[in-house]
Amino acid sequence: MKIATWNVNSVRVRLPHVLDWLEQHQPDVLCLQELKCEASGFPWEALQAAGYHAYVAGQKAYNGVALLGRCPGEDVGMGMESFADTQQRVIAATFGDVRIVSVYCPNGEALTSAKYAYKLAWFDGLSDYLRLALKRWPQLVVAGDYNIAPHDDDVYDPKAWAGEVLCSEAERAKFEALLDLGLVDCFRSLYPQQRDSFSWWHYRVNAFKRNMGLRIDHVLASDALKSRLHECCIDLAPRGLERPSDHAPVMAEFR
DNA sequence: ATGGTTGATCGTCAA
Repeated sequence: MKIATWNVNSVRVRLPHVLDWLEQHQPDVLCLQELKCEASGFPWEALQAAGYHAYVAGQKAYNGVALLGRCPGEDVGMGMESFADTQQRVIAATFGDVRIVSVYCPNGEALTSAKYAYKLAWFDGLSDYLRLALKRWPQLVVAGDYNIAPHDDDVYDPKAWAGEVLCSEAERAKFEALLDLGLVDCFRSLYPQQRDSFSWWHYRVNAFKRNMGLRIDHVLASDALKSRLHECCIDLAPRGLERPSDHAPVMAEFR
């Protein structure tokens, strides 16, 4: 079972990239983030024609998450009971024997911002949500844009980014707290020494060409799925296309 | 210190 995640930064602008990528890689489930449209503006027909069932939590202009499945998803849930939120950042569904959650975690903007306090509180809500989800669905995958680089090895210039948003100790502690629930970072568990592998690069200053990136998009799998984890890779190709998302897709395969 | 890039929307906000 191939499960992928991709922050597309507008699903309508990126639709051609998404369709090409689905055809090339044939994931069983693709988690999308930053749709930047309401459900009424979502490209339902094109994705259905590509062979995917879509489940969408959208809103006007900002945020928005979706799940695309080769097979229908069941028990679809939007948002988190543990955290009242006007922003659409979470959607979950069961595909076969695996519960899959697509998450778009808050960016935080800067440590002094009110959005940073919201981010930290939001992660506490996510922990509570996932603790309950793991009890109900031991085979759980949580994939998305976490807006956290868990370790200095996930940052192109750790000294420059030290203490900055996406890399601060408080944010990293929130990420660790997720792992402590019984989740594993698929990429890092397979490649514990890997450096210079990133999933996001700024649009500015030719950051992608210079590989000035951060690894902030992650596929987390529950301990019950860990033994089935076979591969996890970041596909750099879409980031090099014309008019790309600023994020690359990350895909994990379970057998 | 400033500005640089993109998307939604149409003067800014968000990333």
